[in-house]
Amino acid sequence: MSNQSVAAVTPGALAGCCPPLSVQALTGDQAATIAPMFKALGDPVRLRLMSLIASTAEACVCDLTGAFELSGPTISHHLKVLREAGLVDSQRRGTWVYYRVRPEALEQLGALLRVSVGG
Amino acid sequence: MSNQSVAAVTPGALAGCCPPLSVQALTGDQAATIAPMFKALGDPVRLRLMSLIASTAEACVCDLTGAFELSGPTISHHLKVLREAGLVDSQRRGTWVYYRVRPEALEQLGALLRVSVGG
DNA sequence: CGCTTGATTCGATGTCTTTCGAAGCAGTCA
DNA sequence: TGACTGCTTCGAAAGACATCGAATCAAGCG
Repeated sequence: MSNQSVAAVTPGALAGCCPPLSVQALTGDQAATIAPMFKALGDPVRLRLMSLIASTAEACVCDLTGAFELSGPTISHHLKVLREAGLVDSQRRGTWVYYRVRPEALEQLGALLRVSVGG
Repeated sequence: MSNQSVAAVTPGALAGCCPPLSVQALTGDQAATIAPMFKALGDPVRLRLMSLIASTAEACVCDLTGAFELSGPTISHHLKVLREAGLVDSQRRGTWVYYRVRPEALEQLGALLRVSVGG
């Protein structure tokens, strides 16, 4: 429940990691680091969770669970995947746990997909 | 081997699909349409394949296979996943098959991840 | 302290994925 | 035509994943 758990991607690990795919190919290590982030977004439930969190400043798990016809444990599992991929942070405040996106992670992935002007 | 196989995402299916995640949450249908594209990028081998294809105008399967310590069938499988996700196109010319990225697909995903200026 | 509510972890189950070798298809060339 | 090369498809095996109910942890409240 800490801001980043042991297995999580550390905040600075990807800072300015890679130029866009269209500019330079990734090394095996870079691909191995980044792929889990895309993988985390590669499930419809998680992608929608991500969009729900991103479109509000902050989202309570109780609200997120209500948006799906899935059990609490399943939602919790998906949130854990997003957390360990470094895409979101969680914070407990009293009874509830709130999730918010890590904009730098999103930006990182977005930059990677940017198509260079030169083609 | 056609430009887009039967199961592939059609070119226009995502055109101007969705505002950035930070602006508006996805519907279940939208998430179900887009998630497979992220999923395709969520494997280290495929992400690296994608970067190899994207960083050159066009890549021959023979070159791609040589860049990994994996069997031909395995590379072919991963390329098929990328193709059916709508991320690349393939074209046979004589003996060889060439792959190239579909920039509009990359742009689509990149736009989705763009963080809005307002936060 | 015991009870209640919110959230995570645990353990099990069925399904999907990754990977390979073998086989098949598509061209080229003699 | 037949042989060769490049690539894909097929079928199988091992591993990973999504999902659930039950159990557990965390915080508030009587």
